[in-house]
Amino acid sequence: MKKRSVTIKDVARKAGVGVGTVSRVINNSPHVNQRTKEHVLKVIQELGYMPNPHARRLSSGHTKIITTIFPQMVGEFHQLLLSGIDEIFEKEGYTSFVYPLYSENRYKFVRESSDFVLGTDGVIIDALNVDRLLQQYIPKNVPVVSVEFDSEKYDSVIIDNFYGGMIAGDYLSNFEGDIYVITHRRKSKLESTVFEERVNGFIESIEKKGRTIEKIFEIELDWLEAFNVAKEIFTRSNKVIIFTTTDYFAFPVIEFTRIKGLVPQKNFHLCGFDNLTLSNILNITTIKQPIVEMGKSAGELLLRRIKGFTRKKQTVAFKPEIIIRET
Amino acid sequence: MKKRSVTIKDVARKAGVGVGTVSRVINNSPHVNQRTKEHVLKVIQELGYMPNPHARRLSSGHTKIITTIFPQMVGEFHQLLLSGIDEIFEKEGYTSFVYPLYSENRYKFVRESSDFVLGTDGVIIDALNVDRLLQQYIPKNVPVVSVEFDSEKYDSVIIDNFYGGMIAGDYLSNFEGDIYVITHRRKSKLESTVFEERVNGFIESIEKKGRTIEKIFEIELDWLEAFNVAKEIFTRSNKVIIFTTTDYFAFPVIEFTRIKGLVPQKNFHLCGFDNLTLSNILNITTIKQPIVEMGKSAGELLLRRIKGFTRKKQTVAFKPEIIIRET
DNA sequence: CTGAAAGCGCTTACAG
DNA sequence: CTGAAAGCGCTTACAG
Repeated sequence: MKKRSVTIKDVARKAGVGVGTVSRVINNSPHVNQRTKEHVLKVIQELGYMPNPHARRLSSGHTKIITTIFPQMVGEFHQLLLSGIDEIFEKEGYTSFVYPLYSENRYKFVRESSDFVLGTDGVIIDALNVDRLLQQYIPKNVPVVSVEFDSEKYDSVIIDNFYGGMIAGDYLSNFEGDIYVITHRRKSKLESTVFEERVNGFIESIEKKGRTIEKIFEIELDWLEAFNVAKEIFTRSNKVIIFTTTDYFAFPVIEFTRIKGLVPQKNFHLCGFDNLTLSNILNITTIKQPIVEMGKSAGELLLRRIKGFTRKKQTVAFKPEIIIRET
Repeated sequence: MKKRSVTIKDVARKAGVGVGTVSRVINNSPHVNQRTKEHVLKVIQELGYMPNPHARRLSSGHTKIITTIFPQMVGEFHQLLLSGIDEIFEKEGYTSFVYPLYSENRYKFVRESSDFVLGTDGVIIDALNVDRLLQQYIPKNVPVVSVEFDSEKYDSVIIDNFYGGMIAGDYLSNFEGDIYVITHRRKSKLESTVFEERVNGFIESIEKKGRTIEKIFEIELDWLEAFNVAKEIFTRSNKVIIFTTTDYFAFPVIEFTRIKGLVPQKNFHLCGFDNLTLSNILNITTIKQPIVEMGKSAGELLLRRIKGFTRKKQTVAFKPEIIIRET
């Protein structure tokens, strides 16, 4: 049905050369006479020739594209991670697509369609239980790297979330007040366990200091719910210490305190996690992860696999640090 | 270098059938004997066979994948738009990749690499001057649909931003005070002109009412900058009316008023644009766009093109509406 | 229902 | 530097 598009053969014929030569020209091979090159290029222009990427990929064996799989597409974390990945891959002539898993159908697609993973040179998967996600079939020739989850099979780049929780605990236990935690409970076994690890590190630190936690709130990744939890917390205690396992939960807390005229250091202490831009603006103490660095590291691991270096599974771990600000 | 993976031939040989039969099995053709089908499936299992997507695409001519190009990957707008698109395409067995253009390099890649656009069955491009973006080469067999920009060449789905600005003006001109606008100035000709249209509609309405605009601030998409503008505005006037061409700018304004104890309706009036979740939570009056509907509409247009219905360029326009809340 | 074969449009040794 | 040809791994009429 599609109207036949112009192929390498058409170009070769019109230019009076072999298809091999045309191929060398479009691939920028150095072994082509400058004159013939220019001539071929002109014919390509005239004909409006564009190489068929599928044919190209079938015979060359690569796509020069990688795919990154994220659980969501909201927030700046992913863009930062991606720019780290870009930094490594762009100089190799690669670029990357993103495939966000915000719906059931998208999960299903990844799990069931082998084309998906195989249609690209490599995959970076963020914050998901990769081993479970890909257990159905094992992509053989397509390398994958896991970020924010320590895979059993694949190279992984992780952040020490337990440690992050600990340093949050070390900081907050300096102060007096009732200690609360606001965190997210994962809904599926496919989600990674970062939030749990952060909470566990926090608990460990708090217990070491001989303090106790008043209550742990487990909620959805939802602003309003966090806001309501803040309301409840400040009703229960008037000297409050809060650890939120992500800055997203810290924002509504701050929002609530401002509405009520509560002041940091005096009425409450707060430590978030992620160091998002907004945390900086709102002056919230938080735990910072080197996101771009993590992206670069993931990119390097994947690139090495793509280039065929085989060695055993490797995991790179980063340490978070605390950024102490107004709260 | 890559270790040879198992192909359709290996399966055919081991199963004692022709490759055609294997092909029919993996493509779920109804014209296969149930018994042979099961047998082939078993062999596929044993061998761990996975069809090569490139070969498949080369001979079938389609990928069952579309790509969506967004200027950024931050915020909820894109995820909503995408879920509208998904709704149309998923029932046809398609899924979509996203390619965010947050960096110079990514712009370059789209403009220069034909593989990119051709490697997929269709393209939806959001909030970009498509005609300029793709002027270098015209994708012949790959349909494209433009969203939030009325293309001269391609099917487009747009929102009437001028009208949106007008109804914001109609609303805000009910009140007394000095009128200010906070908007974004596009940096490149590739960006779409939505913000300008919103401002123009607003101006038209305001002038019709015989009012004047005190000042129009053109800033980056930056929270802090908007915050500082808010500070300046409230220094200049004590009865303030603000139209922000996106809710992102409304948030810091609200933040500022809360810090200063300024109250809506009394000290100021504010109307944003986009109706993001946060606007709902912060109770901000804003202009709402039917984002999911727009995504569905874009999906339908693209699907028709992919299926080969040819007709002349079509543009679907949606009307925004005002959501009046506390401000 | 099924097999043999042509064809999809490239890349890449190979021989010159 | 360049052309002819094999090969990449599928799909799809075609003939049975």
